Amino acid sequence: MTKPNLTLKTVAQQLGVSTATISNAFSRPDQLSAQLRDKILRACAELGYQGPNKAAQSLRKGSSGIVAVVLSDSLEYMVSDPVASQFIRGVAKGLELHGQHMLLFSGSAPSIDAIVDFVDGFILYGAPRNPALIQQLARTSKKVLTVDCDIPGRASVNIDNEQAAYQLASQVLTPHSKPVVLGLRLIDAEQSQPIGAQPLWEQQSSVAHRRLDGYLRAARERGVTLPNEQIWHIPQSNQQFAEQAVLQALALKPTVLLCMSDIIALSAMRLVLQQGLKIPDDIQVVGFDGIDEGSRYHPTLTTVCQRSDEKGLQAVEAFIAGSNDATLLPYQIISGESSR
Amino acid sequence: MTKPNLTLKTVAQQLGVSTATISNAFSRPDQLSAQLRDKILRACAELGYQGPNKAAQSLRKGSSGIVAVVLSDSLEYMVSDPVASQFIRGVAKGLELHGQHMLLFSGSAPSIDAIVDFVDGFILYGAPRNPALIQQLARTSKKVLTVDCDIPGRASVNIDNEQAAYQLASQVLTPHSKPVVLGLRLIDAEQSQPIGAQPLWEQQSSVAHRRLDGYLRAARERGVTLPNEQIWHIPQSNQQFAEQAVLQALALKPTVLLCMSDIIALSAMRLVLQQGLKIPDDIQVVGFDGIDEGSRYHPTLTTVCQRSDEKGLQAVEAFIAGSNDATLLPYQIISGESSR
DNA sequence: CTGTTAGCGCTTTCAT
DNA sequence: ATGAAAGCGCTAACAG
Repeated sequence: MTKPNLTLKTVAQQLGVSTATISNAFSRPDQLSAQLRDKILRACAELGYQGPNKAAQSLRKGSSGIVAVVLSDSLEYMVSDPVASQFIRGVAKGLELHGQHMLLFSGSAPSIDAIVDFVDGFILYGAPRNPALIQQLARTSKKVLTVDCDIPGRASVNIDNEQAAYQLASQVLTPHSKPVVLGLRLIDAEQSQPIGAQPLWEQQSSVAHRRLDGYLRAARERGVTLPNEQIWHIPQSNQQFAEQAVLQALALKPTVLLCMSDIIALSAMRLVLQQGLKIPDDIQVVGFDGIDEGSRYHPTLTTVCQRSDEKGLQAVEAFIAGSNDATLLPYQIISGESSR
Repeated sequence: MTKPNLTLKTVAQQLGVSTATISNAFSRPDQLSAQLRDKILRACAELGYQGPNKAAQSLRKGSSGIVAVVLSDSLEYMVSDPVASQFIRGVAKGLELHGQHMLLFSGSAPSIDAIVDFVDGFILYGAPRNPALIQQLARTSKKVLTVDCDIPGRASVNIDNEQAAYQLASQVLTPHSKPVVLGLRLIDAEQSQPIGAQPLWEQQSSVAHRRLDGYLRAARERGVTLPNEQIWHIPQSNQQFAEQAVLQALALKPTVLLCMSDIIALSAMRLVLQQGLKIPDDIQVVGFDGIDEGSRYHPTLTTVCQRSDEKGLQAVEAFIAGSNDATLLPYQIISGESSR
């Protein structure tokens, strides 16, 4: 059914022109008359020739027009987070604008070797589950840009997570506060739990640790202690794991919940209200990300708002431009009813 | 910093052997002595040569060892669904077993052209958001296998969705039932709403339509009417959209909720109980998928259980084997407390 | 505007 | 066990 071996060469023979002409018809319209081009394209469509083989093209040109987006995990850690899919949409849109294509790559894959020769570069979104990928991305000769994650010497697009977290925490902490941090992927554990004495996971690269730094700085400044027993690790930003953590944390009778995502914050608020506690009088809750649902909830959520789609777009621009520096994006503190 | 132009040829020159020997050292260990191979590999590592360029390798061999998994959408429709990420994990595991690599591709991409020449084939998971991809996959000469979706003439791995839905519905419907279907992506709309007179979206390929067929057959057999006004479209399997639909649907005072995913069913149960209604006495609820949370909820959820990771594994096996037929996987009806 | 030709980096006979 | 050479399908000089 499918015609075998349809190549530039065979097609050129069948049409009685040279291979260069066919190639030009597809890739360099200005090199031949519009009518000839039209004729050739039409003939190719009829023959079932879909255009130059991309692998050969890439080998010859040294670039493929494909950019890999490396996800934290295949999908797992994105679950329930509108933030990730918005970011991806921003990236897709940006790449389309530049005639480039997107390829999703799992952060739990064993190595980038399988695809590195097929892509023009990588956009790393969040700390990949397999830390070895960070090493590989650090030393590849391809372009690399990181978002919500850091690789020394590589370009990045980020908000100032430490500063944003610091500001937010400063706003809600007083010397008499008893804060609890509901953090995202702080240690290597499958269940929600206080980080206790466990070593922080991938301290270098994760955005979660920058946020934690911010909380801690604010706490210090306000004269509030924030020991590891009051810092929870939540493996995924979803309701189930969030509720697990909140339930445990409430036993400590905290007065402030510093949540590293809005999803976590909303789950927390639901549970807190259900327990008959008042927000913000008994407990203040702040989130991170600025998803729509937060502004619709009652009480409205105090949070850091960052435009994820915009971030995706900016990431692409910086990537295409071959930028090598750290782009800092603006963010906005949204003061809602969930804090005083 | 990165050594320029490190190719098989240059490396061969530096080591004073022929290109074939280097190639063999990497790809055909049996063609040379273990010690020479070791020496070469070590030398390459030192030079920083990472192995044969995959694009050139692929061009020459005609296969790349990469299999594309086409997702419904980048991530959006997977949000909040443990089912998808389990499936992907199954696929990743299966491919790893066969020394193959996985590439995620967005179902909302404009075309498969960008990657078709780089991969050995496609595993389509669910109806892609861009229906044009189905046409393209139908006529590509590469291997294609579909899961939870159908392309005539292509291999597939599925459970019998129609039959499963039929059995489940038969179990809960009586002549006096007033059922409501909470369906997934039945029409082309961004909000949860009854499908009314709107044309069904991509009727051919979607697994949601097979399930609907099953519900309808059961209804007919039980002498129950199930008009379009009682059939809801939910754009994504997440809590927010599910609650939207449930809230609207409850106005109809249904006695049975036929939910096309467990996520939807659990959201429905939460809301129903919150309204003071009794499950299953006032309303019976059934789901689809068999996620763990359903069996932990109170009341436990009646649903169709399918092993998504197993499905991923089977999909890979069928794909690798080059199967051309429809593999039907077993499923299990789980009778929980949410139905009588 | 069109044709010829030399590779892009690699694998694979076929000799040696 | 190793080397020489012919392409895989394509693009970019360059010549016409």
